[in-house]
Amino acid sequence: MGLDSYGAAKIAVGAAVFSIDKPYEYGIPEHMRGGIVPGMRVSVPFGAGNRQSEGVVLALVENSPYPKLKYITMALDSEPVLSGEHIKLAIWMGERFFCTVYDAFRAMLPAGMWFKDGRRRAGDKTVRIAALNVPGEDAVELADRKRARSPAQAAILDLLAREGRMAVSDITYFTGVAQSSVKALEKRGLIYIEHIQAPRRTELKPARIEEGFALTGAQRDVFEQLDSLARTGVAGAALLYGVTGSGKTSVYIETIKAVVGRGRTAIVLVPEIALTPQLANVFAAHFGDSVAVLHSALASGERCDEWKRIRGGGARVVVGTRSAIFAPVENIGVIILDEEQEYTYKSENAPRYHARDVAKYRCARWGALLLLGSATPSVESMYGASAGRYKLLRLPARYNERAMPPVIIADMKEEARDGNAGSVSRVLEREIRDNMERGEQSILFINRRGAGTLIACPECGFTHMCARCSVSMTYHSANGRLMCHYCGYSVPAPRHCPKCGGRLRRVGAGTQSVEAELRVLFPGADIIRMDTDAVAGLNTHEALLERFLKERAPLLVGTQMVAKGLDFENVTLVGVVSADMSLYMNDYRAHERTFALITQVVGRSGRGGKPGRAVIQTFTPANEVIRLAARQDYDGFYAREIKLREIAGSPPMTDIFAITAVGTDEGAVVRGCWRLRAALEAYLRGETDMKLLGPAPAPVVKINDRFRYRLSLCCRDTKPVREAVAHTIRQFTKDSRNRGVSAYADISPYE
DNA sequence: AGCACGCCGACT
DNA sequence: GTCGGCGTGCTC
Repeated sequence: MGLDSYGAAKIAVGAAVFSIDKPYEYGIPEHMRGGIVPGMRVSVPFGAGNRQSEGVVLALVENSPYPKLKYITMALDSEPVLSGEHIKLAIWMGERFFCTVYDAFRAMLPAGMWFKDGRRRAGDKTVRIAALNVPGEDAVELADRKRARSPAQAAILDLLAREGRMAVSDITYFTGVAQSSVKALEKRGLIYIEHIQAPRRTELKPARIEEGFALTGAQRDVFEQLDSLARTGVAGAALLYGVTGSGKTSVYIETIKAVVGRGRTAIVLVPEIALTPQLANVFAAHFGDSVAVLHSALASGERCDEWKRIRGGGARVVVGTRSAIFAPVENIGVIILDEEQEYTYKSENAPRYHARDVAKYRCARWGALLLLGSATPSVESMYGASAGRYKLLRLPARYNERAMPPVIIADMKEEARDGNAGSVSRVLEREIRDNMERGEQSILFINRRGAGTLIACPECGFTHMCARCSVSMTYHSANGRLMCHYCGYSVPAPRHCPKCGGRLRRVGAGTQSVEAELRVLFPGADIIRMDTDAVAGLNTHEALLERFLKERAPLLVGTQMVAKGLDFENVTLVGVVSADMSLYMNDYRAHERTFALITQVVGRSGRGGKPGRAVIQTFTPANEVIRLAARQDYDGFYAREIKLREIAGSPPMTDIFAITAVGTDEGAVVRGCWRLRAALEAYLRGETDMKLLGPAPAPVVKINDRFRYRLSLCCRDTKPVREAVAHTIRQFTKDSRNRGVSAYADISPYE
């Protein structure tokens, strides 16, 4: 039976929202018969207005019993872009993660392959560069005349007169004007904008494979166990707990080599490519052209090319960030999640999936091995191992047999009592000084959740809040503005308090204030600061690290960025400036996050031949989590933490569904949230093993003028519960009393 | 969500 | 008379 005998198709329609999502049937026009197959994208009319919407063909049917069939307008692909596996996976994701099937498809293809308004999007990332169309002096003069009427345009003209050419994104960053003002100037012919190709990311530089690359005994033992799991051809899962420096990467490589040698493929996920450039290079060294790299920093055209190469069978090993879990490889033999505890594996917007769950699905499909690797496994995964769901493998020793560095806990309360109001304790200062004298390098880690130097009034306590979001705005020294990290709103940083007129000061142990303090303590020393603020333009993450490595600057100060993957043999001291920041959050993951962070940072010290040490500063030196982290005692930490979780009944003893109501009218949102609660209660009556909490304000209650309140449903993630949640949300959308309020659900969110 | 349909009050 | 406000219901 040929394809021509299929007269209709089931389609996941993009315009259909969650509450009405289902396969819609469309007729296939005569001339398209045979040319429409599952996995292709099509354009279809949808709804009363027949507005065109994109859709994905799920299946073909001979003819539809539906009396009011509409017809596919056109095919958007000449061959399927999604496989049968992807289609099944998308349907599964819809049921599992409370998203539409189309939402799931959207996450599967690289952004550059999608269409907008029926037209093809620019295949490549371009940068818009603006430049004056008139001489600089004329522009300045024009700016002066314009100042009163259109200050935004005047600011742009001033800036361009001073700087010459500038990227439009930089103009809006430095002046705070909207893009529309730049456009307006272009319309008047005062400036011109050219689109240039975004600078391509650095090519992979295959690292040199060490002579006589061979696994140690412990590594070989772990590899053999993994390989025997991989060889069964039945889906299996393992948790590889290996301390920093124990050589997990070598085990990954050996395992992948064996899998590829049997004609199968591998996916390796990393939390963030920018923080692990070495890893991709190491893989390139071992697998050459058969490695493909997929991550968001690639120009979209490049990402499409890479994706197509994978689909064509040109790559057998895919390394990438979260969405690389959807890589179009077949016959998968192993999927590896490196640093499996990282929150970046969970998507924060629809589809709200966790890469680990998708990995499990794909491993089941191909009979592949799922390998979770970590130096500080999530409590959830370790619990899974203790329950026998993962085979637990350990790599205890650092391969150079070096002991973990000794750790000094500095009591900041005592420092304060003794009159040291700064953020560097005397013991840390002394250790840094020792290191400088010996010509060894030090790294200071600033545990700053989110990224934020605030501006506050020391007199009345005023802090500047975003006008649209319920968060304080953060100070950016590069442009002298306060910016909101949630919506992008920015204002020039005021110098005086609008409430009492007092002089505003920067607060929070931000990298900048610590850096300033260090400059006073160590005048003349070369101090490199690395945070989102410092990493810009030519100062890339890599460039700063390169400088630290080559020029042997004595001190590197930074945020999360400095905690990951760095391997410098001359670093013999690391300091955690404030271990407390993330510890006392109202969040069941606060302890494990803090433990992982401190452990990671401490592991940075003494990776070469010289012995290292670490200093952890805290206001609560007796805190058990900090003491365990200082001893690098993961097992002790886990044993304690799992007991606390048992008592509290929090994950992994249960799962948590967050059901959030969102809208601009706060009262309506709260009322809607109560209605969600009532509906859930009614639906789940009789369910004994559950707890329903809320409505409570979401961690950030207002974002972009939209309020969010949420319920937490604590119970096992089972099919009937998921159906109850999905049904509740669908009913909620259909209830006219909830107009203006929308609802969504998220399983095990990280916030 | 987004659109049409339909039923009421204000205006040329 | 009819233009347009929004409440209601449906989307192959």
